[in-house]
Amino acid sequence: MTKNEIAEILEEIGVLLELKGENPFKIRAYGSGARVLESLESDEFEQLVADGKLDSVKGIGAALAQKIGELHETGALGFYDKLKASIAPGLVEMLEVPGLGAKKIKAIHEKLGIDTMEGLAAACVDGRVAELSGFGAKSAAKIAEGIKNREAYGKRHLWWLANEVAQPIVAGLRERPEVKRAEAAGSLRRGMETVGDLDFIVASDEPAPVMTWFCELPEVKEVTARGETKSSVRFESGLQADLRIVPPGQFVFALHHFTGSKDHNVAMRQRALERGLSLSEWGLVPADGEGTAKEKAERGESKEVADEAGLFKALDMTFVPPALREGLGEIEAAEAGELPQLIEVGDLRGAFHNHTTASDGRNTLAEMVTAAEALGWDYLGIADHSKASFQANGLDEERLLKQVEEIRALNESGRFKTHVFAGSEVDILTDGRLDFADEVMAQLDYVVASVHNAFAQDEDTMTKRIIRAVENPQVTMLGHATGRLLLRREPYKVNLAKVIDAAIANDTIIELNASPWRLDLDWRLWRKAAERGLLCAINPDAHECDGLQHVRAGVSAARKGWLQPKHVLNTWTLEQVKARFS
DNA sequence: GCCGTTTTCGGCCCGACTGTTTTCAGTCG
Repeated sequence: MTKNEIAEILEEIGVLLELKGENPFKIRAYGSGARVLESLESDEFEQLVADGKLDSVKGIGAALAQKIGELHETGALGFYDKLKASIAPGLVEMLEVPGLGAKKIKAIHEKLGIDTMEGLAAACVDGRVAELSGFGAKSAAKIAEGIKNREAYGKRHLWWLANEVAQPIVAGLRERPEVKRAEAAGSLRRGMETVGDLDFIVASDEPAPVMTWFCELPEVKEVTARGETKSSVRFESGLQADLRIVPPGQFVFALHHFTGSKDHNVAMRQRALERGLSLSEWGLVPADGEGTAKEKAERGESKEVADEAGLFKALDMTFVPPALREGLGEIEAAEAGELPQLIEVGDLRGAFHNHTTASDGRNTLAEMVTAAEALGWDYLGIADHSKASFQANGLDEERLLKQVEEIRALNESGRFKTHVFAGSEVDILTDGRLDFADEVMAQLDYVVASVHNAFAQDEDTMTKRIIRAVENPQVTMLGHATGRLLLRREPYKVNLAKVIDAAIANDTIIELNASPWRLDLDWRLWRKAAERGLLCAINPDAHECDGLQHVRAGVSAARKGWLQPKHVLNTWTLEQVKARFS
């Protein structure tokens, strides 16, 4: 069993233990164990298992190491099977209903004997739920509504689309006279590829009108909670948004707290406690003394900080960019002053892997170059599909070579400041051969090799297929390494550790496909791969002019992968890229 | 279940809001 499959099971065990009413810290241990596992590279993981040293990894102790080992070796775990058999799947499903947690589900199950969603819906209607102690008519109605909408409510949302909703709201908040500062926090601010909901943090001494403005936004479908300092609303799309309004002096602490991640916050609080301080959204206050953190903050006992850099400094750390706050070593690096200077959108001088109307793009070559020039880019790579992608109107040799001529002529015409590289997104055929002969590809500036069919191949076949392409000297870079479509399609089965090894050995680039639906190769793999010498290209995979903007999503993911400008081909100068491609 | 150089036991981050309660448990982040 692979490490990611094992991580999923650990995650599930955590959920099942929750429904059993287990110790919350034990539950957390399974969840964080799963995340630690996901962050390990496959070969590193294999080595640790082989050496019996899994428990040397922080967050994995003897018990988890034993269970992981068993799953890895046998593909099964008695403890997990028994646990799973003891809990009806309907109870697990109920956790998706807003307002229902483990304790309430347990009560519903034990007192009413209900273990399916249908049974629960019926009991909400006929009044049985409302009669339970701790429940009432309102809870029953809320649960019934939640069941009806659980598909829309439960799902996550693409970072890109959530950001498009969030930014106008931040701008609107900042325009209000009562608002001193406003930011979107949460996983959106950390740049996670998908987000569950939006979190807005506002500094104001006069919260009431701001709260009213927010709850009455035209796109709000439902106000699910409304208090003096916090409200929650739900939009038509099912996306939920929280607004928290705090006094200006507490803004930085609230922003940090609600940016998370949970793992990062836990580590930060522990760090504060080691210094005799208590960190919360209210402030950084002495751990001892009378009252709650909130009361201490209100008495003015909190350290004062102007911005998040000041907060980190108070804990003897350098500023940790939100992208890195995942509890994956950023605390230690910030303490040692060893955080990387992360890549920024402004570092990009161009991008590769873009399409035109010659294959399945919506804009012509000239229109795409115009758009690139408007972005101030020094170069733009065109890589239309090859003939095997007939569904995408892929180019055959004749059309390809004609396009190359067209590009060369455009460069010579001096019409654009932006230089155009002539490339192709060449299909990797099912056996790893490429869709064009070497002598055809040799006439191009560069080649992106991508898999577009036979996704169902077994891992070994797919891995060999991709490695064969990566080893081809004509291949400049590997396109969307796993073929995943976020929230829509699972990645195909491939041993990425072996692919990364082959790419490093053959000096082949792997792209970070910046399409918000792909973000592939995943950010979790980049840190170690780049440290080992893998070069990245942030490729928008644009199918229209606006698509070039997707590099922003790519940079956001690259930052989460600790990438610096030097790790990314598109930060190179035109001359450097030309030299690389020659 | 994890962790640790004041600890191998006893901690483990902290607060807002809701709905059901008459002081708080559950949920959520």
